[in-house]
Amino acid sequence: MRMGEGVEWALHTCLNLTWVEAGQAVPASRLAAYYELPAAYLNKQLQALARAGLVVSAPGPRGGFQLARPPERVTLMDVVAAIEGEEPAFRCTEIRGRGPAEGGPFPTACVIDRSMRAAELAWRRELASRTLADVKAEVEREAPDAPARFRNWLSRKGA
Amino acid sequence: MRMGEGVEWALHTCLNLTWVEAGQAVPASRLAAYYELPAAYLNKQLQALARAGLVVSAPGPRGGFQLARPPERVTLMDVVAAIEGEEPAFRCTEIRGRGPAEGGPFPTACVIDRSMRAAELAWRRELASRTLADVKAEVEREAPDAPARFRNWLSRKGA
DNA sequence: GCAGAGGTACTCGGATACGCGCTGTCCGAGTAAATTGGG
DNA sequence: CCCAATTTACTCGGACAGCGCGTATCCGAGTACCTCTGC
Repeated sequence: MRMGEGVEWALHTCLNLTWVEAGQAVPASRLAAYYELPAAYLNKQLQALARAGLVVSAPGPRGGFQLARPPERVTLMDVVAAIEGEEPAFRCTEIRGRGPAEGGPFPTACVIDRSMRAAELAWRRELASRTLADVKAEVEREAPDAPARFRNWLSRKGA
Repeated sequence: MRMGEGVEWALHTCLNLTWVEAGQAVPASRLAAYYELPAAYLNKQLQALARAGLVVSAPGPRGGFQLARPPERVTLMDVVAAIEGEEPAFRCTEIRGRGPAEGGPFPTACVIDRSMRAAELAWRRELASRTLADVKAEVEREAPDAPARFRNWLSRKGA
């Protein structure tokens, strides 16, 4: 079970977006350059975030992306779901009904499917309980100069 | 994020293996026929379970697979890990250190990585808390004839 | 000096190739059972 | 009738193709800004 690499990019990029002043948009190319990532591919991920309503995009000069909601209202689950999709990792194909021994429909849902869904629900709850604001606060506590470093790099490159 | 289809096969197959009498081995071809699965591919998954020490294999006539431990000692996490691998779904590539702005090593681990690992740990704990015996008991409570149906089909085919 | 039309440069957005891993299949090594021949 | 060597058939185990999704890239549509011209 492998999670797409774009998730890591999206999470770090969203974190960086929490540090730009409100109302200012940052182009995908600038966001990608900060981590030396392929700009076009990061743009693709940002499009997914835009479709999910997590960021808003603006075309043209001075355009780019910015968070659509305050960081307190964006959970890690939102970001992961936007990139990886909403469908669960484990997909029950009902093989129990495929054999020669089994006949009609079943009274209850597949027990294995229920167990796997329960585990995945725990994972989702954990991710949903953590917002971008939480991560932002923790990073600022461990590396207080991180926001200024990003903002300075942003304006330096833009000058 | 997609989980391999072999996980579902392995889980159902392990459940079926809890219903065969102790000491008896069942060939992969027989186990596959019960769900109309590709025999050779299920064999591949069973090999992974054997490498993980969950099942023991015996070659030759009257050979096959059987559980290596009592169902109480086999968790769903064991099966999933045997098929999908031990490495976590989210892999931190430390992109924070790749940019032009960041320089030396970091005092603490990546906050995003920690959050993702915490969520994945919750998922693992949930899966580890559920044993094959639990699933077996629940299935037998909801469909009491399931064990006999499998055992009968097994002996009928073998007759 | 000011307003407006035109040009320009920059952005997102979707359509298009490439590569790796999961899916699926095959054949060979090894073993236990069945068979056959002899004592 | 009993035993042992041989043959046989069946199993796992790893090596070999096919396909789909994630990865990576490019080019076009659209827009805001800047410039130039006329008033």
